[in-house]
Amino acid sequence: MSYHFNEIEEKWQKYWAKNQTFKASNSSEKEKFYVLDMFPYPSGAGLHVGHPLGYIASDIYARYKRHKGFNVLHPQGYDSFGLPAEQYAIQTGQHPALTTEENIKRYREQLDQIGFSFDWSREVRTSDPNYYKWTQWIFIQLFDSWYDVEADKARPVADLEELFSSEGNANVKAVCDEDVQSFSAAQWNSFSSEEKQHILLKYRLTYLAETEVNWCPQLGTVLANDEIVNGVSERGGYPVVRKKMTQWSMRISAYAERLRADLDKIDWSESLKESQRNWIGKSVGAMVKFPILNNPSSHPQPFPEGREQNSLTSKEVQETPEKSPGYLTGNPNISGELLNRAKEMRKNPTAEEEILWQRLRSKKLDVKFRRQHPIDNYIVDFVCLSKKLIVEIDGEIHKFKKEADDQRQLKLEAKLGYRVLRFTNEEVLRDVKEVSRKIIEVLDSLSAGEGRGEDDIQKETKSISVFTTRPDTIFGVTFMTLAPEHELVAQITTPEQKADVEAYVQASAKRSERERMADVKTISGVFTGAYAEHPFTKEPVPIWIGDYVLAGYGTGAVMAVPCGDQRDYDFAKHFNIPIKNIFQDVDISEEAFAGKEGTVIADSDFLSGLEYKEALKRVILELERTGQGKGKTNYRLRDAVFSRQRYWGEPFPVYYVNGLPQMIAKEHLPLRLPDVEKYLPTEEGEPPLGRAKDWFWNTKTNEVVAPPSNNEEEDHIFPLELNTMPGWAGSSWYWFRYMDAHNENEFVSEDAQKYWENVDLYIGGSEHATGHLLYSRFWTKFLYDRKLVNVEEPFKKLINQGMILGESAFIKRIGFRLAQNHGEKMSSDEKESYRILQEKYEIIKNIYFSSDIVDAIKSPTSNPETEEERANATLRDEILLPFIQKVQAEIKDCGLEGKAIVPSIFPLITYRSHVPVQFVNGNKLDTDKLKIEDNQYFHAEFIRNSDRDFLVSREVEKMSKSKYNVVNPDEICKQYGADTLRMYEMFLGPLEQAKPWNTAGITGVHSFLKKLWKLYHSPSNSQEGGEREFSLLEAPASAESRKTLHKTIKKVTEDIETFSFNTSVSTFMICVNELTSQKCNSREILEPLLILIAPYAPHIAEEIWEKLGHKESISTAPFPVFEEKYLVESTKLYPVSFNGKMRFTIELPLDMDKDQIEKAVMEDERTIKQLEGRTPKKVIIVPGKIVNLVG
RNA sequence: GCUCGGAUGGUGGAAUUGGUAGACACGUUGGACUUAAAAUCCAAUGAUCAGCAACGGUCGUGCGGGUUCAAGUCCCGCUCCGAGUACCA
Repeated sequence: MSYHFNEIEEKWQKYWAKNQTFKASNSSEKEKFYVLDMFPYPSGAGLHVGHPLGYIASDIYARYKRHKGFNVLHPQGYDSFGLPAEQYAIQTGQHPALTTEENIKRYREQLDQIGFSFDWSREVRTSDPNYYKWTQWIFIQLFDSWYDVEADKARPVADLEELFSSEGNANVKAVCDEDVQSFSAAQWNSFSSEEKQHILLKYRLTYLAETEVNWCPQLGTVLANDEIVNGVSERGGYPVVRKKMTQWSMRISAYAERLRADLDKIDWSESLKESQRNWIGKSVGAMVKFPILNNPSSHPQPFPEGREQNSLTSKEVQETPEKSPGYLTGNPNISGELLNRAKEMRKNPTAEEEILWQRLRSKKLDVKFRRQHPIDNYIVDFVCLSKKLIVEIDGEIHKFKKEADDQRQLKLEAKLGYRVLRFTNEEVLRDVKEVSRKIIEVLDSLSAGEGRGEDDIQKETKSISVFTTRPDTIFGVTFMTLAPEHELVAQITTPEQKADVEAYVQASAKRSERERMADVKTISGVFTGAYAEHPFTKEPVPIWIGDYVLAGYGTGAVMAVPCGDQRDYDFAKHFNIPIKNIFQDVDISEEAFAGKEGTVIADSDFLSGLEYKEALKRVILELERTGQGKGKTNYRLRDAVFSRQRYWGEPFPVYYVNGLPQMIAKEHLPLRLPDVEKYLPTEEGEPPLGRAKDWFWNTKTNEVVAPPSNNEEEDHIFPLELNTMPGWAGSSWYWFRYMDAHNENEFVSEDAQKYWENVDLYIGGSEHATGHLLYSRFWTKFLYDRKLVNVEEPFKKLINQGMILGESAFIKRIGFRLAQNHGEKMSSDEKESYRILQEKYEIIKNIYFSSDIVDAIKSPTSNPETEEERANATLRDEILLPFIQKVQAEIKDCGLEGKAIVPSIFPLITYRSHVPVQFVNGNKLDTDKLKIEDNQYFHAEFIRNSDRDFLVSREVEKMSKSKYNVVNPDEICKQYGADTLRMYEMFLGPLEQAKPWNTAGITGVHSFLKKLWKLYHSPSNSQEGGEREFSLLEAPASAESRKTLHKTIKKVTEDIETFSFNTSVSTFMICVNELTSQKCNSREILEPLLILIAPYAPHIAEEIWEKLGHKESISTAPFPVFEEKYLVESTKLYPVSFNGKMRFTIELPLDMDKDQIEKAVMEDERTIKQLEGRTPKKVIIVPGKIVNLVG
């Protein structure tokens, strides 16, 4: 009876499915255990051998826990919204849902044949409306919440409204937008509903805001920071630019401190926690204000109280109060009416208006224009609010209403400070380019500080706020640096410096982020001519701009302390700015001193003589007392942008009334994705959902409907949100859904969640360290705050499995470079022929060279000396001469003789390209098979070294379809079986370590399983060959076998608990080898052994288990218990060392004491021989361990 | 630059609180079985020196030091590789 793994595995996979062996119950007497894998995105390429690594590890653990008597939840599902399906849809028109469905089917087949113990009855798919209904619902909960800083948790918005109406917002400490104005209860109560909604939006945990986002033009969408790698998109590697857009954001910054602090509560790897800490980026320090000097009217003012921020932007300068919200510029008394009119006018623009609008909205302008926008009592054609520029087009009617228009212009200009530009219809029609050029010209002049916009008003109270982690070094400040993008730059620059500053600002604006990162070394900057006042010494401090200061971090401005910060130091040296040393006994002549602890501050007024920590405390106290600053903790973590301009994602359950977002009620969810004809953005640049025919919300019928026609009543039909949610929306809560996957009334029932709590063991790749894992923790904490779940962390223990790398194979081609013969002129025809020839031979196409040939001929040897060098030279002539002759012949044919030459073939140009690894065995390429199976190579010629094989070169790379190095688990399963695949993947090495896939060792694991099978089938003392019958003895086992078994139980149990799966495979091998040589045939030994192996190789275990006479699956058989008594030894083989070098071993009873051991060792003839008559100076004896004689 | 990992035979990798370095497997070599191949089984296998022989000698865990009776393991100083992150004030 031999081991037919294919039959066995199919049989048991069917059995498990039919009997629902691994279905977890939500009510059980047993203790629960939740083992989770990061669910996969079902890509078109299917699984490769790297994917199952983590699944196998978690499956072993889950099966082990079942044997240990736990009620195990081990579910699986699909993260099925995502970009690839959408891009495939764009290319082919195939609906992403169909592609996704097909891919899932394939994934499922592949997963099933590996024999995982998943409870598939709980499967979730993020793209399933029954699932994303609840993603939408959670979004609504976030919208309906604000963060109370005092209670340090999220609370319902209703509570906030209550607070506002009873006491205003002065005492409300909330995490909110920075531009919130204070209002009293009476003011709040007098606000219109729309105004209230505007204000509340600034407090909600998910909110609409115009944010600068990472825009990827090629993908047509925004990307989160963690989706960008080295300045290009993670998917596709396309460039990413900064762009302002109105987007949904998640106020994750409210949770920054809790997300950081609670890392201490979870069992994750230190490196992973560290990257989360870095991402959150806490720095403790102070905000300090520096008044700007050339405006004598400025006075330091205390920081506004009563609001709390966790992040800072460049807006954190003293701002004049702005009417809230900024873009509601219409007269509030008639705002509703104006808005409706404006909306109507927007729908029916004149041809001229439309033409100009297409120009003004163009992405080339850095500013945003609004069209048909209400200002005061008027609706203006176009307005740029930030620059206070109005553009109007005078149509026919205006000619007859000149007086009224003039009055209107006067009011807008004089009273409200707008600049009004007017063009006629003809001007626009005739030359829209010229019109927009004029507008840009005016815009530019406004930005240079000559405008009459908001900037003028700000000038009155100017000061620069900086964030610093070292306020204790404030007396070392010798200059300040602003980011070139800092908004005060234009205002403070003196006329003398204006040209330089503007040139610098423009130059750095042109440099992409990437360039700026690339040359960190270059120091650049310009003096603005302005000075700020030092808060304590009151001395003037020069203000510079420099691009080493980032606009996006802190306030976009720094107080430069050259003695304490290397960048400031370098900057000061470069521009000859004085450096003041404020550290006692520290030499800063060579570089800055960044040390903290133990540093004593000197030459610093009231800080002199204080140690770092004391100085820090003292200076913050002083800053706060004088109102010139305050202690401040700053986080790098930004709010997360939550809108994507994509089709294949969750639709927001949002419609807009007068531009204000409204949530669709829970009972009408899910809001399903509409069908569209194409998956591209619209011509107007709207997201793909803009193409949906029916994408309006009818608040009467609560249905998705077609847009209202012009003559229809439209007060109950509103446009729906066109963006969709990002990929991480659905994955930020899915583990809760598994607990109660079919619940139609709740995202998870309270009972189910209380029973399963959270994930006990989570296994997945480390690439999600700062994305998925951070967002999931954020949502969990939010749900906890709102009492929707009772756990604060989603994943108790987390293990990152290392990546399995592919071993790519390369085949090589060669090429020649032509050269022009000096002194010979070519006609243009000849030049063309030359170019064609050059192109042809730069790479010699379709001819491939064995890797050993390329190595041999790659470099020339002028005087071949060794045998090898001579052989190479011969080979070189043999291979290269025909090609050179061919090229020369062609030069002749083209009539280029004498003009173009093959100058030198060295260094030989070689090219390599990936070749599919399935045609490669070791380094040998099966060229015949390649030719037949890959069209690309059908006419290719493969040149090999005489009778040798055609060789490729190999290199370890990430496994990917484009690198042709993907190894498919299906083939392994077919050839060796799933049990072998499972054990081999574990045997490769430590789980968390990255390792290249190499099938070389798989036969070892496979033959182990065959040996295991034989162990149960070969009768003891049987000498006969051929088919063996199954037989076991019921008689007691030998002491030796018991020892082997219990040794194995001990080791394997420890290994599973510590996730050292690779060593337990070795342990099994040792065990089976030992039992085989012991000819063990006893049920007492072999039955427990089977349970030990079952988590690793479940199919073979089930099969033999059944043969042993069991009717039930092995999956819940109790795990064998280790018993010390079988391992107790009476003797120990002592290693005996001389001066620490092991010389021989001696077997002695374990109960011997030190003296007895010493006596026995000293009497041994080998000891006498080693000592050669000397007496050891010292004898070290550790009973049970070692003997060491020191001479 | 910073943070976190890592470096052990021809290869993947073992090695408890410091206590016989190289488990287990691959590969290689030799042998058995076979008409042959596959499969299976047996033996050898860190390097090196010596030898008729062996419980022979020496050197060996990236490099240089140190602590210790004893160091792959602990300490100090480096080198290289990998991952993450980056003018973060």
